[in-house]
Amino acid sequence: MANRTLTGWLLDLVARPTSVDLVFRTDDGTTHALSAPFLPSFVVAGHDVRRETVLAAARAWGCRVGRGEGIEIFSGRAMPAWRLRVPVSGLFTRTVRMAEDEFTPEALFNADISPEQQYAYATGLYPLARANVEINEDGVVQAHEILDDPWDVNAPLPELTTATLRIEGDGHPAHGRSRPLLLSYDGRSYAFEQVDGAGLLHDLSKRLREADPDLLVTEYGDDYIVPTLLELSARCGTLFSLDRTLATPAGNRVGKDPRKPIPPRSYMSYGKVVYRAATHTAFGRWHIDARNSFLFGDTGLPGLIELARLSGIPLQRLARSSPGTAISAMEVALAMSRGILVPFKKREPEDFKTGLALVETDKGGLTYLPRPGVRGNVAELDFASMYPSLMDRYNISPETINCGCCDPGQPVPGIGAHTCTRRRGIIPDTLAPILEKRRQLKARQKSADTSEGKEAFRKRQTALKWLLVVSFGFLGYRNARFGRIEAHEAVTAWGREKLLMAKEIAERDGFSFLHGLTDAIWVTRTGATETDYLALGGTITRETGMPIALEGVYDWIAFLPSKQNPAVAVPNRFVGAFRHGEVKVRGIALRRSDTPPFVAALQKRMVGTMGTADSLPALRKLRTELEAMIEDAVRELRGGRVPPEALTIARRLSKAPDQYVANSAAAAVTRELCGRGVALQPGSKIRYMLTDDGKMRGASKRAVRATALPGGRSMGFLDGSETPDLDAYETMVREAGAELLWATCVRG
DNA sequence: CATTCGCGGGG
DNA sequence: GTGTACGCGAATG
Repeated sequence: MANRTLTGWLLDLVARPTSVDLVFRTDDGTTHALSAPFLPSFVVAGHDVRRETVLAAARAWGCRVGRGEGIEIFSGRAMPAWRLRVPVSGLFTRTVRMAEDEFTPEALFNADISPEQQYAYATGLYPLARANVEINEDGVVQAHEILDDPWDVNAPLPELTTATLRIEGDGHPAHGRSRPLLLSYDGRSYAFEQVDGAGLLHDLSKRLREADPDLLVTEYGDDYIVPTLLELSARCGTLFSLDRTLATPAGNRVGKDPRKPIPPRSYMSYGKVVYRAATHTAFGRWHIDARNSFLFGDTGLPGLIELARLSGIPLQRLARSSPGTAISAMEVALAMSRGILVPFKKREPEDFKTGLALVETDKGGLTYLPRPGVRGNVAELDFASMYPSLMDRYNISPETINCGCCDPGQPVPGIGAHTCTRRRGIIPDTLAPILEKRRQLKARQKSADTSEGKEAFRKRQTALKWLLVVSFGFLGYRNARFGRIEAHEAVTAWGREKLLMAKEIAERDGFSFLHGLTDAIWVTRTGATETDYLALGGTITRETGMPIALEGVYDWIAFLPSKQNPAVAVPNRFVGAFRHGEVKVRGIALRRSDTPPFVAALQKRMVGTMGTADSLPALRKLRTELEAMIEDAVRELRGGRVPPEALTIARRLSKAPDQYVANSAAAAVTRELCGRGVALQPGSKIRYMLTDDGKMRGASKRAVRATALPGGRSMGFLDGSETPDLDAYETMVREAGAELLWATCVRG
């Protein structure tokens, strides 16, 4: 049998001992299991690394050695380098660890990049790439040709089928009583009762084969459904697998997923603790746990595909990673394509700084304190993607900040640092095409003629937005691969400079500056029209070189007072009505995820009513109407007409159950759930209701009861006899109402 | 009053 | 295989 060529898309890559398995979808809709010989490698480099040592070590570890050069990122200069290719993929991590001891971590490069990504970067065969692949009679790839470009906004994608698997009802299945399993596809649903183990597995497997989805989306699949099914399978001896039967030249076979589950863990991300359940991936199809995937929840399949294509990270792993992993992978890929050696472990110490310099540079974004009060005819102007745009425009990167080659270079305002004017940095060169592609996707989102089309473009541009957002925080993290605190500080220094310039330009042109926050300003001028504000935006864009856009003109905006000190406002607490009635709110109860839905709903109704006021006098006239809305809500609550699920409070635990010091409601609920055998980790989410059964017993402390996650109709362990603490809820309702009512009774 | 704890952000 | 920093506000003790 001769070689043949397949045309289609690469759906997945999975490392095997001496190869990478490729899951490939041809244009006729068949999914093939192909294989490409591949061994991962890493680099040992440095002027003081001795050739004999490398050769001896490589011999001892069974590695093939290639001699070459690599570019040291900070100096930009070439240095002697040796590539060590491990004999078996599975030995990669272990060999790197031995090399760390032998050569020091500083001498290792490109050493923590997964075999799948190494293959993708070496071949251009990224996940979801469209390609021709030439295979021999054993399905081994002989040659390939990439047919598209990940930066192409219009690149064609395969038709993909989806099925969903979840437990009936809402909420974490472990936080309540047992409920049936539901498999849905092609608009139909099938329920499976969890009584007869073998029968359940048999029926479910049959339906899954019939559905044969490319993508299986579960809710709590990683954390609950799949491990429960696997335990059941082990107990009753009936095989169960999420894996798929694929076409191979030798006949169809079920590919077994060689990936081991990554154990569960809790970690800090963006100031909060996140819990990641153990991963259960599939071979031949994708399994995504919607509840264990930040990116899927926010950007869906289109967003995941967008990022998989750009970063080279296989889709199932990407689904379980943060945007930081994706942007880091893109930086790594760009560095490698330029021959730059990627540092193995972070080790750049921060430059020495005096105490004074630290105070001056460590300021972050510029924040003003608006005067509390209500103002009419106010414009908000926002710099677009300010921090990533600054990194791009001023070439801010770990290797370009305070470079040794430029004197003076491009000075950074106010912090005595400079950036390189000769060599573009890895970070700005990673960000520039993302900024450009996001602009294109946003334009397509606007011009798309169907709501489905708009939604797909929205999800894709949102995925890119996340890359841009985290790219900044990433710079400031001292252990990030391309992080350097001086670069982070240069970004905020430029940000303060630009915001200050915007303020001064506005004031020069006769506007009053009311408020400024990192990348946004609020200004007003008596009698100014939208045209005047647009002109101001044009002037600021021209004079700062940074695009600023008119977010909108508020008919009125209330800067709300601090509850701790009513004489001052809080930078990010306001309510404002744009022309056409749309209301923008920040910092009030309805924006918080731990506000009971009933309380948030009252604020939403009030805000909707306030949006009908197109002037300050009109707003003040609404006062009695708004007061009546609050009283209605209290009556509804007191009348027992509020369903309990509307009174639940959601929280994310920041620590392990036994670490709680204060006896907070959340701590009490945590104890209750642990007592019921629910495993809670830092980052686990809980939901509870304030009840009055404590009061019956005369206890002074507030009583609470756990409910199911994440709300909705299922009430977990509640049996219906519990009654909400109406006093506590009435207080919350009145305070939430008063927060907004304030805007109708003050003057600017 | 001090301390503990969790949220927001972007759109 | 992640990734800022920090202020606000509610509740506890």
